[in-house]
Amino acid sequence: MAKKLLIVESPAKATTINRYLGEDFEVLASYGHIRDLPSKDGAVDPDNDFAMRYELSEGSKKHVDKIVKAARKAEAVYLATDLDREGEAISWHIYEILREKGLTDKVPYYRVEFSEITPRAIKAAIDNPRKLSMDLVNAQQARRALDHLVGFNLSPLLWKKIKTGLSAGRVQSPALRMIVEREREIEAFNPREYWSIEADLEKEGNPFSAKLVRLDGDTFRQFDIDNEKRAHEVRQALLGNANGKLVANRVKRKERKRRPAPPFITSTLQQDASRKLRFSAQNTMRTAQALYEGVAIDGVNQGLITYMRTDSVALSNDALADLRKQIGSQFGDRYVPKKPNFYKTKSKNAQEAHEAIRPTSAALTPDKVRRYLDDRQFRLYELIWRRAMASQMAPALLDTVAVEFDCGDDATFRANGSVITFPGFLAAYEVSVPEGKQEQESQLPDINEGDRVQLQDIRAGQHFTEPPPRYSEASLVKAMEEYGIGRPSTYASIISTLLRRHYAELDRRRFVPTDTGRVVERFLENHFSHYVDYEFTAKLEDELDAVSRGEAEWIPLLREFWDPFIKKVKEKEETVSRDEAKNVRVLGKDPKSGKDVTVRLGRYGPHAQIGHRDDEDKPKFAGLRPGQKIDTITFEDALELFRLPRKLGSTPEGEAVSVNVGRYGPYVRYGDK
DNA sequence: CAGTGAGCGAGCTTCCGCTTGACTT
Repeated sequence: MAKKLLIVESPAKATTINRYLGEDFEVLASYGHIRDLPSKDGAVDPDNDFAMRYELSEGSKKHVDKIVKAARKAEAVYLATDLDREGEAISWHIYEILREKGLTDKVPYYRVEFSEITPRAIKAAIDNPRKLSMDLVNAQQARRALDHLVGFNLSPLLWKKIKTGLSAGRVQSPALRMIVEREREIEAFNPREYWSIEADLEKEGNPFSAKLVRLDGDTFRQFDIDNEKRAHEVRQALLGNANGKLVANRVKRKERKRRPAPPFITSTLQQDASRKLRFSAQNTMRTAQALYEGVAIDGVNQGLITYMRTDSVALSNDALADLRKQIGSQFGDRYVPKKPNFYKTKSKNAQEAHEAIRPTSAALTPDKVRRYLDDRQFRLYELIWRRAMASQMAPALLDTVAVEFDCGDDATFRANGSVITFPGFLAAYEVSVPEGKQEQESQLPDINEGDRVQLQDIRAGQHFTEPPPRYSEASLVKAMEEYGIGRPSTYASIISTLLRRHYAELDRRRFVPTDTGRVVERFLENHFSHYVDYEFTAKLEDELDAVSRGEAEWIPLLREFWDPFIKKVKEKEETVSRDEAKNVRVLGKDPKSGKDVTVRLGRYGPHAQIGHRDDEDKPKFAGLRPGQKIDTITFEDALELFRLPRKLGSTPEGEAVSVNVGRYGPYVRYGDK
């Protein structure tokens, strides 16, 4: 009996949908893209209208074979890949392969789309099929071709001018740039001194503190006191004015609402898992994948979360009802808002092919599934479950109070406090404090206008402004998402590319650019600024959108990019010397030989050099020590490197003994050992 | 481990975005 064939991208999704559709359907997975450009030059031919030579992807053959076989006997074929640009292209590739085999004439082909996996949504999709959108497919092809052309023309230029094996690309290069630019900011940063003044107060045995907010009749600003002497004077004057007591002159009370955050998408999940669980982006994705694919619960395999690679904060109506029901029964009706909370997707270039990340069933509380999960899975599931629950709960209510204490006529202290009167969503989910900010609102004793409080002391605290922090995996993903660089499925792999190329290293979970990374970044920024610009992807996305709406053609779009791009590549190949590309720094003249002392990036890493390779004598070399950087090493430190190798003496047999520093640290050698 | 860095120059490297692989014994 002939069946209808329905094709999706993910096998876990195929299993679920198969259950919903029953006997009439066979549901197969493509396992993502099935054809791609090979990793070779010439896969895109700019001289022939950017003709693209696709090849079956490694490992796709068995999946394609299965699809072909099923298509031969199917009575209809439904292409149900994701509803975004990439998904449309996958459907088209499947169609093309089946067309080449002569399988598209006999039975109808339908393109169907749904953004939530529920029986209702899938049935509705099947009842309302559409045609393949070649405009959307062509937008994808333009994206694909451009990425290939950028990567496979810039990378070889780097091999020629800097070092073999390096890489550049539309996405990895701006990401590298963020890391390098941040490091430069940190190096250029001059800390500024400032002082804070705080009063330690007490009311009926309850201590609290208040900050100085007004001094000399004016708002007290961060840098108003910038030295110890002045801080001391101010403190003495205030102590004198107060005389051991302060009076609460003004008390302002306010009720504040605090709203929950939207449910997770890929980027926010990676950020929160990094902050709260200290998971790497890769670890988070691997663990989420396991939760998505499901675990055996009482003998039945069950997916625990929805799809984890998504850029949409939207929840299906079924999910909203499910969460609200669970919130009501677990926390009580007060915690269920009158209407569901709605969130807007704010990330640039979002394609919203999937729902937000949420538990497939809110009733599966973390406690209930704990014994089926390993520790990492449990902690990630709990995070996802709590965040999704919280996103549909009522706001938290806080009573805030601000009390001002005048100290003499010209100065004022202020104490802030807040009390949670109704926890709302906080009952399910703790909000983490963003980087660099400190939460300092605490509880205050009950204070009313006119109350006198004891002054214990006034403290002057010295502070220095701090440079911006280096990027963590979490903050880098956040920044990439803000610029629209990279996609949910690639954030984690971009990070591993930067590490694999040794463009950056992780030091205490923060990215530090290497010399290689800095040299590559500088080369690209100096000579290809347009293509590594943060705005490049954003502009490209606008143009691709126009293509997908049928308002622009993809080939002219590529032509407009390609002609100036390849011209620039050719030009730079001629005009930029290797020395310039490698960022050779001349530090000074060697006092002994009078030759130039330089630092540069060599084949085996950064090194210092006396003399030039065109000199009659071979130049002398010395590798930089760990921690020394091409951009920052001083002349003196570089000369110091040449004090080794040093002869210590000779062995009784007359062999020379010397000491040197090699790749693996200092060592002593004698003779040829 | 190996303690280099020129020169000769073959053959190699490289993009982004979708999705999970698992042979035998």
